[in-house]
Amino acid sequence: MDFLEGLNPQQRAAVAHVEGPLLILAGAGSGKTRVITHRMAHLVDVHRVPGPCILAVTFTNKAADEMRQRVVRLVGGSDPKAAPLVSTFHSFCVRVLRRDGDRLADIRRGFTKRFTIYDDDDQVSLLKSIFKGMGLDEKFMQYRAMCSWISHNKSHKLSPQDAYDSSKDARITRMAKVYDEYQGRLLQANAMDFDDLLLETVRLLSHDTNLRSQYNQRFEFLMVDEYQDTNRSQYELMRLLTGEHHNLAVVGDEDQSIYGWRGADIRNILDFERDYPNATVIRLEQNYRSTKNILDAASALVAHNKERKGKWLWTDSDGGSPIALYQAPNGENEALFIADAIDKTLKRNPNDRVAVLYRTNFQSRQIEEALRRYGRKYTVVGGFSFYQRAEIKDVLSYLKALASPQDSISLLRIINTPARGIGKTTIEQIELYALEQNLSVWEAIGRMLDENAFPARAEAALRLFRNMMQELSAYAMEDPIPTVNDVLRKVLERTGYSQMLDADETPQSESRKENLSELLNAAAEAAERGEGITEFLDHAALVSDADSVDERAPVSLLTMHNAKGLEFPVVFIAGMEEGLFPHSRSFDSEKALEEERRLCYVAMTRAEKRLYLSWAKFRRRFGGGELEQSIPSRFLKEVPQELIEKLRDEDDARQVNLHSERYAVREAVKRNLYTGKTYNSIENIGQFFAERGVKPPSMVPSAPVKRAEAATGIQKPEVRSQTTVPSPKPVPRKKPFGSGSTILHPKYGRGTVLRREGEGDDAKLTVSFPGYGLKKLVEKFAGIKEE
DNA sequence: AAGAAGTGGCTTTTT
DNA sequence: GCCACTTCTT
Repeated sequence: MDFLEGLNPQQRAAVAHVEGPLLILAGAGSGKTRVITHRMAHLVDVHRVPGPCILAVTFTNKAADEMRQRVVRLVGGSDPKAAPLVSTFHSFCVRVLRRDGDRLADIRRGFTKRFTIYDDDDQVSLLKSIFKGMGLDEKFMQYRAMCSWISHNKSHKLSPQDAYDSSKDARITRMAKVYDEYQGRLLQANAMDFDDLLLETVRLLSHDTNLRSQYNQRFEFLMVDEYQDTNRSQYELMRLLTGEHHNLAVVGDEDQSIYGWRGADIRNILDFERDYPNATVIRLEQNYRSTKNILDAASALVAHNKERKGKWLWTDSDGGSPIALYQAPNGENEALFIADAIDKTLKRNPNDRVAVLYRTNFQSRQIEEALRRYGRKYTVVGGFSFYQRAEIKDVLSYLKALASPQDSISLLRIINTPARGIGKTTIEQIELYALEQNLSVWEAIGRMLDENAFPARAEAALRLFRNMMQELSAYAMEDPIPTVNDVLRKVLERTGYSQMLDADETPQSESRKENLSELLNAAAEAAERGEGITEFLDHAALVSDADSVDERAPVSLLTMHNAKGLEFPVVFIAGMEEGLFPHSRSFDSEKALEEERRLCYVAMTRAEKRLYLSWAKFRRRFGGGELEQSIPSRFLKEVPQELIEKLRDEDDARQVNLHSERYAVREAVKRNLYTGKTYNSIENIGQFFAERGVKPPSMVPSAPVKRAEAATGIQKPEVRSQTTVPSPKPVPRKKPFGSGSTILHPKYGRGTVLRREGEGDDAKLTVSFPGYGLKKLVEKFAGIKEE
C-alpha cells in the first residue's frame, strides 16, 4: 500500500519525513490524525522500522486506541506485538515507573514499584485530613483550590520549600506548609498524584542514565499529538527520550491550546524551532471538515488573538448555511430552542449527528430537561464518571488498601463502610495517633490495639476489621493468584458490602448493584487479558471522560474542552454570554481571555455543516436564585456579522413555548420518558471496555424487558431512577396510602408509596415519584389522593 | 454510633 | 438545585 496516495502535498511531505525534528502545524480539520497514522505506517512498511521502536503519545486513551487501531489496519499487521506503542502521557509514565522505576527509590523516600495512584478525590481526602491536623478548614481555602495551587507549583517544578521561600504573606506560608505536609503524606503512603507520575518519570530518567539510554535506543521515533497542550514535564520527558537522536515529530495547533490552566505551556509549540534547531516545519492549512462560512467565522474570531504563529485555513467547500444566532429570553427558552432545533434537524435527517457544547458542566441540566421533553435520546459526556461513584470508589479502595496497606486514604474510606461500629471518635483517635507517631493508619491501628488504647466496643470492632483485612490480603496472595474479579467478589462478600446493598431497599441500591456488577465484568475482562490488581487499578485511575465519547450517538452534550478532536455535522454552542463564556474567571488576564477565545475557536471548528450560537438575555445562576441580566459574549461581535443569520427570537420563542406546553410533551416529562444515557451508564461502560478489550464484553445478563428499561433508563440513577424500583405488588389494604399503594400528589403526580411510618397525624410516607425520585411526605399535609 | 433533617455555599475547564 | 457538612434525634 502506498501511504502517500490521496494526500495533499503538505500532508505527503509530513508523512514522508523520516529523520530529524518535525513540527506539523495542523489546523483544525486538516487531517492530522491521518498524517500521524500514515507516517507511522510509512516508517514501518517502507523504512522497515520495527513497530515497537515507535512511540506515539496522546492525551486520551481513546485517541491512543484509535490511532493504534488505524496503524495496525494500515500495515495489515496481525501481530499486536509488532505495533507501535501508542499511549497517553500518563499511562506511559506509569508503565515506566512500574517496570523500570527501581532506581527512583534513590531519590524518592519510600518509593517502591507498588506505588498507589491518587486521583483528585483522593487528593481532596488527603487535604481534608491535613487541614484537620493543622487546625484549618475550608474557610481558609477550598480543597479544590488548594489542589490546583499545589498542582500549579508542581507543574512549574516548585517545591514546597520554593513556595515557602518566595511567600510574601502568612497565608501563602501556610499554604506552603500544607503543600509540604501533602508531599510528606504522599511519600508515607507511597502514593503519587497525576503530577507526580510525570514529574517522577522525568526525575527517574534524569537520575538513571543507564535506563535513559535504554529508552533512547528502544524508541527511535517519537510522535506527540496535541503538542500545544503539553506542560513543562511533558516537554522535559520528550527531551529526555530524544536525547541521543532528534527524531521527534510533534503535531499541534497553537490556536487550539486550551489547557493553560492545567499547566500546558503554549510556548512549547511556539518555541519548537528554537528548542530543536533544524526542525522541518510543515503547515497543514487546508480544512476538509467545515463549510467556508464556519471556517471563516472561526478564523476571524481567533485572529483577535496576539499570541499565535498566524495562519489562515482555507477550504474547497462551498459557503454553506450562515451561522445561526439565537437570542433567547431566558435560559430555559434557550434550552428549548436547542431541543426544538435538534428535533427538527433529526426529523429531516435521522442520520445527522448533533453536539451541544457548553462552557461549564452545570449548563447540561437545562438542556437535558428540554431534550427529555422532546423525547430525544442524548448522551452526556463528563460530569459524574463511573469511577467516581461512591460504590465503585469504595470497592476499589478495598483493593487499594489490600495492595498497599500504607495507603491510608483508601483505608480510611472503607474502615467503616459498611458500618461496623468504628465511629467518628475512634477514627479521630487513630488519625491523631498516626500523625503524632508518624505512622500509617494501618500501622497505628496495630500499635494501638497492642497498647489497649481503645474502649472495649471499639477494640472489638477494630480487631474484627483487622482480621478481615488480613484474611482478604492472604486470599489475594494465595497461590495460584486469584483473578481480579475473584478478589473483588470476595471483597464484596466478606466485607458485608453486598449484604449492605441487599438490605438497602431504596432504588439507589439497585443501580449501585448494577454498577458493581459492571465493575465485576470489567475485572473479568481485565483478568482475561492477563491483568492483575495493579493494572486494573491503574486503568481505573487513568480513564478520562473523553475516553468514552461515543461518536455515533445522534445527540451529544459535552463541554467544549471535551469536544477537542471531535467533529459533528451540526453543532450548538450554548450560553454565549459574558461571564459564562468567556468565563468571568478569565476577565482579569489577557492570556486567559485569549485561551477562552481559542476555546471558542475549537468549539466552532467542530462543526461540519451547520453551526448554531445562542445566548440568553436572562439567566438564573443558581437554582433558587434571581434571574440575572446577561450581556452577549464579546465573541459574538468578533465573528463577521455578514456570516451570521439572526433567528427571529419572538417567533421562535413563541413556537418553542407552544411546543413545550403541548399535552403530550408534558406527559412525557411527567413519566420521565427518555433520558438517553450518559457515558457512565451501563451500556457505555461496557462498550468502553469492549473497545479496549480483546473479546467483546459479556454485558450484564439482562432479559429483553430489562434491556428496554435500561435504554429508556435514567442517566443519574442516584437521583432520578425509578425504572429499577421493583414494581410493588398491589396489596389489598385496609388503610389508604399503605406501603405499595399508588397515590396522586398535586405537584409530583403519580407515585408509589414505599414506606409508611407513624400513626394518625404523624404518619409519614416515603414515596417514589417517577421523575422526582424519593420524597418524604407528611400524610396529613401532603394533599395526596388515592389513585 | 448511626441515621435524618436542616443549612450554607457554591459552579470553569480535567489527565 | 445540589452537595457536603453540621446538628439533632434515637
